This record gives sequence, structure tokens and C-alpha cells, in this order.
Amino acid sequence: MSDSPANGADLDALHERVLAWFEENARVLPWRGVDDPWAVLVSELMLQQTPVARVLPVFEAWMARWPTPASLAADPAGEAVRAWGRLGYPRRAQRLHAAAVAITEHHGGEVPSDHAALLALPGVGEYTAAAVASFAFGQRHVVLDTNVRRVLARVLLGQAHPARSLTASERRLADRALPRADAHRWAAASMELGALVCTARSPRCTECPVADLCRWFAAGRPEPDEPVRRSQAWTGTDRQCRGRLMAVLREHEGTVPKVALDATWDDATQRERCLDSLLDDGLVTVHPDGTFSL
DNA sequence: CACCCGTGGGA
DNA sequence: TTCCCAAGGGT
Repeated sequence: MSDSPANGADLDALHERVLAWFEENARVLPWRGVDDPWAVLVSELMLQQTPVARVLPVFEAWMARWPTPASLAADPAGEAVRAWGRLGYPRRAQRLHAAAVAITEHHGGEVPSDHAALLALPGVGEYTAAAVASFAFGQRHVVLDTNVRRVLARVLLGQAHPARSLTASERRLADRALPRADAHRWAAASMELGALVCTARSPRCTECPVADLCRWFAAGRPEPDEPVRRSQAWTGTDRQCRGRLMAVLREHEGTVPKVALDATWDDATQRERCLDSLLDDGLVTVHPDGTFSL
């Protein structure tokens, strides 16, 4: 063992084991192995903060209806928000629609392969740009999501959880852990390991292919002294209120009278504030007759 | 950088 | 039942 978090031999073994494990244990997912960058982009937006199981049915319906960026761009953004259903964070649907418009207008209808071009798309941040470039185009990028961060924190740093915010030091570590060859497979494999084995709660270390290389496991899986996060209040928040309003608007194909929205939330002041914010966000439209729609 | 932005299922 | 948290992004 060297002073650094992992020496070259450790990393070689880590790569080899995780890739071999991935070969045998990778889930079959509809956005994998399809040679369709649009499908990859759609899946990545849907998977932002939303579990795979809930994304699956929405993804299938979405791709059947909008098989290309141009097909989505040709429909109103409100239809995208409606089709998003209850995946949560409906602005992601709005941004995916905006991305489809940008791809249609500026990239000839083809999802760009360039990382910088991807990053410029609405709803695409550092993680998603790297993920699409990696998974859809086989490029070499550090794909640093919550799963990979947790795997690296445990295996290389011996920490139960990654830090609250992503530091430059952590990014350097991930860059150092990225293999020269098969980087895109490492990205997918390390993410999958974090999702299926090296989970946030109740990690399955007995099934882990790299338990004997893991600093956290070697240290006896120590838990941090203080909880890494403070639980956030939910009941009564603007987010809950906005969610109620959006749910009503999704259910109705046409427009919704104000009284239908008023029935969703008792506190009129908060309700009006939230409705205003939804209008500001462009998620809701108000019509001349005073009715509302997506 | 801290905070805001939905939703529902599992422990 | 309460609480955690899931392939983040934008401001």
C-alpha cells in the first residue's frame, strides 16, 4: 500500500475486476446498446434524480412518440411536460424539449457528440455531457455521478460517503482512476456497481468484486460521526404546492379554470406565489379567458 | 457555494 | 411511520 489513495497496480486490478463484473451483471436497459444518441440523452435527463424503475415506462412511451429530436421539437413544450408524468422536476421535461429544439435548429437534428456542444444544451450539465459523450459515442470522459462518487469514496478514500459538494481534489481523483483504454466501459461499469452493489444504504459487500481492494471495507465500514445530510422538510413547501398545481394541470387535456387550482392548496398567498412562479418558469400558461394549461 | 427545483418506494 | 435518497442542473 502506498501513500496515495491507490497505486497503479491497485487501479489495474480495480478496472479489471469491475469490468469483468459488469460483463456478467449489467442490467439490460432500453437505452443501452441501441446506438441511438437521442435515446441516451432522453434517458439521462429522465434519470437525473429519478430511479431507473420509475423512468422505464415513461422512457418507452416517450421514445415511441418522439423517436427523434425533430419530432419532439415539432410538438409544444407543454406536451412534453404532460408526457413527463410524475417523474418529478417537470422543468427537466421543458429543458429536454428545449434541447430538442436546439439540436434541430443548430445540429441538423443529430445529437452532437462534442462535449462542449452537449454542455451547451438546456438541461445538460457536466455529468450529462460526459455521460452522453461516453455512452452514446464511446469517448473518454470522467463520468462523475452520485454512484461513481460513492464507489471512489469508499474504495480509494475509505469514506462511507462522498463529500457534500464535488471538490477539485475529488475530480482529480476520478481523473486519475479513469483507465486509458475502455474509459466509457469503466464509466458504465463503475456506475452500475454503485447502483447495484455499492449502494448508499445496505451495501452488498459480500457480492462486491473489489471488496478486498476497498479501503472502507478494510477499515470495517466505518460510518461518519454525523449524518452527512440534514433531512429537508417537505410538507408545506413551495415544491409540494407547485407539485399539486402541476398534477391538476397534467390530468386535464384542455384548460383548467382557476377554481380547480384553488382547490389544491389552502394557503392562498402561497398558492398564488407558486402559480406565479410556474408562470414565470413557463411551465404553466394563462389564457385570455383566465383559464390555465400546461 | 447554497439553495431551489418533484416524486414515490424501500428500509 | 418517518426518513432517506435516486444516472443533477441552474442560479
